[in-house]
Amino acid sequence: MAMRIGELARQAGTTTRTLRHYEELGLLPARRTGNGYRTYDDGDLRLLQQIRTLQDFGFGLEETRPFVDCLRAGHPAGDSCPASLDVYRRKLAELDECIADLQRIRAEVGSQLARAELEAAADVPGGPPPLCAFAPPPEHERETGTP
Amino acid sequence: MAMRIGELARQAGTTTRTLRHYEELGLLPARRTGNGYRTYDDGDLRLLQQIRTLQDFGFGLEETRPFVDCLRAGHPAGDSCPASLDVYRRKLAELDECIADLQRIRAEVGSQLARAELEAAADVPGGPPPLCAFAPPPEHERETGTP
DNA sequence: CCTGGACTTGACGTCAGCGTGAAGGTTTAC
DNA sequence: GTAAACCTTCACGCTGACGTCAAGTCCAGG
Repeated sequence: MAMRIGELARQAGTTTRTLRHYEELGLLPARRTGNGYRTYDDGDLRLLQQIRTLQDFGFGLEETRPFVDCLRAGHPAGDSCPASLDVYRRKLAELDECIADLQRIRAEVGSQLARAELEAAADVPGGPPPLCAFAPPPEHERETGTP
Repeated sequence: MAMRIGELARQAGTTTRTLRHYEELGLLPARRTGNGYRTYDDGDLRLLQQIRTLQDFGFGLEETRPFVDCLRAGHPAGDSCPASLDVYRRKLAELDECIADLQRIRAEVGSQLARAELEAAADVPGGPPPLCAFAPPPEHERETGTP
């Protein structure tokens, strides 16, 4: 099923600009017709779907290359090759690290917010009434031990 | 304790370029001496430390502005103002969303890897017909992993 | 006086993944 | 026959937070 760039873009839910960009990177080269138009087939559509799927997982374009090469080499799936599996594994490690970082940060920001809200409640008596029965009075510094 | 840009950069563990950048943004304006040199004091160091701390948490520079303004307004801490608390809360929501996304992606990539490893193990000994390896998700919505 | 280090402004480069136009050629539909 | 719709190649723009020159200024030590 030969098609031109616009048709492939539609079928893959992307844009012609994106396809030209992939070609610039050598990721998805196109054959040309006599008039210079790019022409693609169903195989290219599969390659492109592979790329887009991986991108949705947050893979960079360079990281999709082993999968694309694997498919082009005739393998049944983009992840049928060891190089692709390595990318999966590296990405998993990266994701785990990233998630751990974000969770640590979330905890820190959360505690900063909690502290700052407490201090605001303590410093501004006119606003929300103290939740704690022994909340500090506004003008005198008084330490209230948590009961 | 008046100091010039190099000294402030050293004390904050950053670079002069960064400080000039902050000034361009109006985030950390500097006084000038007669010869045109930037001059800073300990208050500026505190502002800068506030910025760097928030940056370590993944806040964008614009998001640090309320904190800096708050400190400059004379408040005891950068997060003593409602605007800063709002930034905290928005960032928490953003972090939660991002963490959830990454966890979902981690699970998907993990299962893809497991499946691909199984298929590789199955394909080497014998030759059972491969399933359709990739069922691309219907929507193409993308976002960056870490801020 | 001269050298070297710290300082100044200005402006372009980096990374990723395209978006957005300009200026023009080709094909298709009516 | 002509206008719409498609295609082509440049080539700059965008986001963020700076890095990296380049060319010139200022000041202290020897």
